[in-house]
Amino acid sequence: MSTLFSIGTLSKAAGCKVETIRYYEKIGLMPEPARSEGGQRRYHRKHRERLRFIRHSRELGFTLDDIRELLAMSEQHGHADSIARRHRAAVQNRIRSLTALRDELDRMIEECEQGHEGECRVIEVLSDHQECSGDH
Amino acid sequence: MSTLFSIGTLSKAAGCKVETIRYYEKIGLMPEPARSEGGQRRYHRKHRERLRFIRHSRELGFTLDDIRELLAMSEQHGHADSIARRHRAAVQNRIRSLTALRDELDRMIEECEQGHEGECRVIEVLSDHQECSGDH
DNA sequence: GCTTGAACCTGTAGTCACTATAGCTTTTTT
DNA sequence: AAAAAAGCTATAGTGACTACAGGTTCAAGC
Repeated sequence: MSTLFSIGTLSKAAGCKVETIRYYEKIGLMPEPARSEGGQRRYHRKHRERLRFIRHSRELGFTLDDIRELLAMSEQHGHADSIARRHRAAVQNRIRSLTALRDELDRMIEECEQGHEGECRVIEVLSDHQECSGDH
Repeated sequence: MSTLFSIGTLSKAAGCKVETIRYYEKIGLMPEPARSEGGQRRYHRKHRERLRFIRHSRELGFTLDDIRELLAMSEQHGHADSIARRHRAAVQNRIRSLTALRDELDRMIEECEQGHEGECRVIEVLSDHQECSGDH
């Protein structure tokens, strides 16, 4: 009848380490669960859902403070999509500059293949990059 | 005639904090510069280039250890193109996962908009995701 | 030439989001 | 019942900075 499970089981269900769960509890992101006779943590479905939400959000790059805010908003039906939008913009910027860098590297590699005697000047090219595309 | 400049000038030229430069020096990522009579750091162009390279690479998500390796290998002549190639592969990977992330955020935002009565489902989307698409 | 005040110095401590370790107790399995 | 696995707390360490305290040096204005 009991649907309770241990911290190890929860950690597997959410794909994170046991220590991380205890850490989330310590900083108040996860609620304090029930305890067994001997003092071990006992969780149920709600904990698992919450933890999965936290972990997935972390994977998407939200900070713990973002997540705290998201969780708070979800409790009062505010609109949480502004955070997602903000995050999306940051991701897009990063993609843009990585793409520029990749193209730059392609150019370098090609130059190397043409047998330019000597080195490719990785540092110069990469440090110049900021000046020519400069969107930081 | 002197092309030397202070740590504050360097920090502005590279877009980072003064403390960060001293930190890089401490961990051996930036070389110890010359000093003024009174003991203040005096840099020149080469330092600026190197620091810009480091900062730009950091912005793109490379670790200081990655950067250390890149810098070290770029100093041994001849191997530069293999570094570039390896680096390119890493950049491509990062682009791939960021693109996936962006698409997912788009999906989230869109689903948010569909719940037009101010009802945002970001939270549901985030906690459900792992179960339905689960590729982490 | 003197006096401000901004910029610099060293060293240490704090931040975020964990992760690892030590030394113990509880639970599960054999 | 014994052994192994998993749990407990508390503390320290990680990476990549960032902030602070308390002092020194430098450039500019008078």
